[in-house]
Amino acid sequence: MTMHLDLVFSALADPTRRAILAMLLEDDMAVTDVAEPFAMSLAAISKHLGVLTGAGLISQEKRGRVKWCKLEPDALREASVWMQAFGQMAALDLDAFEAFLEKELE
Amino acid sequence: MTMHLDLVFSALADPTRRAILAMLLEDDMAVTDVAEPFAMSLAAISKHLGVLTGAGLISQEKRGRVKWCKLEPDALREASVWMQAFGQMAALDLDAFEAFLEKELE
DNA sequence: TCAATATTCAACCAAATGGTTGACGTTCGC
DNA sequence: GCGAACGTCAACCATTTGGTTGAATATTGA
Repeated sequence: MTMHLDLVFSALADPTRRAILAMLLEDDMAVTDVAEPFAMSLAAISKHLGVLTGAGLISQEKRGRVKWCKLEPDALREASVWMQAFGQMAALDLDAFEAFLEKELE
Repeated sequence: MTMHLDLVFSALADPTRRAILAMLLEDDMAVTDVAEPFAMSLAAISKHLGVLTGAGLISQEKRGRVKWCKLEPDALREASVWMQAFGQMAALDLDAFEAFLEKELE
């Protein structure tokens, strides 16, 4: 029963992956360009991008020999709802939160 | 450079730990009572509680032979700011977000 | 056609994670 | 004081994670 929320939070738990997301906030990027600022192999970055894709946080589209990476911020919405409830930030919709929790326990 | 954000997100990545937080939303609880609904050993739950404490998401106070666990929702605030920016939910304070990103990269 | 570019794959490795069990130290109630 | 309840510790185990390197697969440009 490996939830989507598991995937999103564990994807966000790595600083390299959060940095990649921050880069993609500016614009879509090719894998090679994503890797450029990091002191690690292209293969390692490719794996990180796989994790982000698996969590739905980015999408990848191959055009020619270049694979473009694009931020998918909608994937954060579910996780954001969860966190907001606990953080008591902004207006807390308890009904929505309880419905969410029940869905998670299914 | 293991950030606080790393600890919070990786703590949230486990469904058992999220369930524990949900239980603690209702009220403070003793370790034994936290463990009761789960099909795993007390020692395993004790470790999960250690992870949550390490991330600052709960606090534990020993009174007599009972150790009470208490939700600390403030720890989610930082992570919530991060997520809100990406999720474009509610009002997005870009200045605060950029300041946050810069701090993370230090 | 051929070499260079872009990306992944496969095998490997060390360290971290999530669980177990059994022994241990405290604290409580009788 | 003694047994039971509360919780952690230590050792162990299997799996996952985050990285490496080297070979393999497209695709492009000249």
